[in-house]
Amino acid sequence: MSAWSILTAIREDPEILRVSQQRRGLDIDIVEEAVRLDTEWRKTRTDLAELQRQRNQVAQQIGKTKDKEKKDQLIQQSKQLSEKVSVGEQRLVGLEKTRLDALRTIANIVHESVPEGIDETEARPEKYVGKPRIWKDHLDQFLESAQEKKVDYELVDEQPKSHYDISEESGLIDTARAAKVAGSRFYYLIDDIVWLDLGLALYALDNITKHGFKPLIPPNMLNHAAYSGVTDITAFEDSLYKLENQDLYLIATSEHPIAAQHMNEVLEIKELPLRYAGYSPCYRKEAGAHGKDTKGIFRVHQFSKVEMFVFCHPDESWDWIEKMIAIEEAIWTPLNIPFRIVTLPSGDFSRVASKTYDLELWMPSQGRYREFVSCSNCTDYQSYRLNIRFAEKRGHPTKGFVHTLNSTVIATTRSITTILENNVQPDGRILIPKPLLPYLKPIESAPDKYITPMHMKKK
RNA sequence: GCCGGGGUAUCCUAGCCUGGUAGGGAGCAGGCCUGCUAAGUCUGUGUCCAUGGGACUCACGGGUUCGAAUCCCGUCCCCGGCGCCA
Repeated sequence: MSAWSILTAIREDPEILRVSQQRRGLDIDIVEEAVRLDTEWRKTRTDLAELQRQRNQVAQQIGKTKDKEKKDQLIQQSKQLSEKVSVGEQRLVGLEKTRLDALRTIANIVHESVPEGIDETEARPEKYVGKPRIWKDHLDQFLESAQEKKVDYELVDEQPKSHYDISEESGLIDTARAAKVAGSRFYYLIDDIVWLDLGLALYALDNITKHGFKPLIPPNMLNHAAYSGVTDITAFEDSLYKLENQDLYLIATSEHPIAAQHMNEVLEIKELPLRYAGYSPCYRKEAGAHGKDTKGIFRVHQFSKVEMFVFCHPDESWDWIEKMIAIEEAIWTPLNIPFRIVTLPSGDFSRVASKTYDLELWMPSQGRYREFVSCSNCTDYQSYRLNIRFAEKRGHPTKGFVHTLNSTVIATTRSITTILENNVQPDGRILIPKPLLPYLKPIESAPDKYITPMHMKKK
């Protein structure tokens, strides 16, 4: 009996998978294919075992037989059986691969609480926090996106500046020179912004470790075997940087090395849940995002991020996703930037996840909330692929696959964009969110209350 | 990068030269024994397919062979030494 939910569904109730695939807008026929391949694989497996049994029996007799003639006869028999076995083995290997490919093509089962829909406009708003400043020309689109929810807001007449304009004018972020030496979507962070970047990371790490998450700086590269366990193969071409002539990929998020660290391990029930707070650079090609968020540092090839990750007992993952989004709320609310929490619709989140909440922060210049945090329950999807199981004790029969969850805490550069836009003062200085100040205080050259544009600084 | 040593089940370890059911110990679980505990003793202890059982598993992948933990080739990882290095 397999405890992997997708295999269980294949054998007991494939309809679950058809519905789930349909809700995501993915291929449904693959389910039929997987059922067929699984049945055929099991039959082949059983037939082969019988042949192997016969061969082993004969091979053992050969060892015991002294009589020359009798022995030769047995060897002949064994030869024939061996040939049959090897044919069967080849067939099984082929079948095993196609079966597994089919199974792994099926996306994680969409949770029942996930709303229907294929794009981000169909995300279900769950909660609004803070009072966004809305430019009068953005009001209509804002009210539409709020979907009936009553949200407190402040109407402004003047068009808000984009983070790009603010960073250009302040001289604290240089994307032009970065483009010269590396290309678009790179940046130099300068002076006060460097401290803000580090302050954000420290604030995130400090708070998250208070919730029992163990801080972790992971490898920034993973090999193919580990990477194909944590995510979908198709993500490779689109988003990952690969090192030349080496079996190594730059990580797109610390979620990946954190998840992969327990690959092929059996965890003991008493050590669950395992909670990690990862801090790492993230590298993303952003292929397919041409034309989107091209200016500034909202969408870049490289950024730092603090991430939380949980390995837990399967019975507890649905509690954990609620706890994690609550932690997000507790971390973001004090930063005093308006945000909302949404549940992503069935067709608009990663196939690895069963359900995803996004925390979206207000971007005054765009007149809408944008994704800053993604919080997912991946149930047993990653743990099956990475073979991470749990047992009463190590070495005892396993009871199934653990569940994994992950959530952004703070992605630093993107977070800087919303701080710039929401906190810029009439004189051009940027108010630093209060909770970050203690982390900057010990540093002599760090700003103490406002981030100051270069031209306003005393030399 | 070079030389040497290694990778056996939850852990430790034997077996490898000389191919023929992977042995022992520890831990853990259960049974027996015991007034109780300890000791003793027996059984179990990974994965998969089936429910009479069977197959697979000695880092990974090939090869030789009727038969490979064992012999041959390749790869990865770990340890020690040398070299290089922030």
